[in-house]
Amino acid sequence: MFTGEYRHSLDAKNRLVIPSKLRAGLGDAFTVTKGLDGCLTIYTPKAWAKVQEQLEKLPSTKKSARQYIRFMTSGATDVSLDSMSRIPLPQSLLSYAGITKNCVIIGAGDNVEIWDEAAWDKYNSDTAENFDDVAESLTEYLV
Amino acid sequence: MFTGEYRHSLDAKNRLVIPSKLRAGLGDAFTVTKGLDGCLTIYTPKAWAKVQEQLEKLPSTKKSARQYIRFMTSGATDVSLDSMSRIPLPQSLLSYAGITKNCVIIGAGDNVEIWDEAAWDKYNSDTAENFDDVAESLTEYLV
DNA sequence: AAAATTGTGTCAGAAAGTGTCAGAGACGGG
DNA sequence: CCCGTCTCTGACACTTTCTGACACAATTTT
Repeated sequence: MFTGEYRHSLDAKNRLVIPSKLRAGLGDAFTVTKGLDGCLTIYTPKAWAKVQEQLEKLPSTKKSARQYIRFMTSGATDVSLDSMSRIPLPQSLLSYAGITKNCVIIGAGDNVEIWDEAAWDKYNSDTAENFDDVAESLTEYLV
Repeated sequence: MFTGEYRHSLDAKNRLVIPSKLRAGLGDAFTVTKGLDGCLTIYTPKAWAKVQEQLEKLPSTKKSARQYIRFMTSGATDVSLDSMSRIPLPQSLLSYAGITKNCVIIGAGDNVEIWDEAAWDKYNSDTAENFDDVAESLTEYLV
């Protein structure tokens, strides 16, 4: 399980160092895609296979299903760590997430997410503000 | 059951000594997360596994579920005691709890909490002032 | 074909993290 | 009440990790 919050920055060539504490779980090759809520999501090969499996089950006759499939797959990029434990991030993904320089990399359970620093701080404080409501709405799942 | 209140301080490298009286109960590896009311909560491996199980059940297509997962996992850090019975605390958790140097570690029943000293003193005196009311509001549960 | 751009690799210094030591203070036993 | 032990703190040294900078090859543009 991936945990923690790490603040790193892009270098001049749009490369991002993967935090050392996440490397063991991620391995040295994985897939980055557009994620929900304006972040980027890193999937391990295993987790990505699972996503693909799910996508195949969706009825492509349904409009929202096609949108979902295109969203998930069009942004997907296979990357691997270089000798300095960095990954290159394509411009399309950076624009999507609004990342220019400062990022936050967070462990999010079974995957890892990359956020623009400002976006994460905002998201986080929004969550903190109405955490009661958030928890409340999940009552049925949390027993 | 964890009890007591212990006043310790961070060293220059953001490490905190775990009070000797709590060590037996905590073991030498556990998980620290953001807790409620601005404190940090320490989970034993067993207790954390339970949380993890809950998180896995949440539907990640639901917005509030994602917020909850991100809050819990991004704030979680696995730590283990070093040879001096200290744990390192990451900056993100310290900022969340407003801890700069002086902390209070309290036994809170089945878990342990870490507070900024000033925050704890304030919380404590606020509670003391209207403890009658607090107790009153819990009548139905306390038999 | 030369110049500019992009992608990739390597290096060195700075910063953060980790480990160890010694001393001050608190605590308990005699 | 004194002494020895344990616990906590501050300091130092070492290692790992991250950042910024430079160098080179491949591709594109002029």
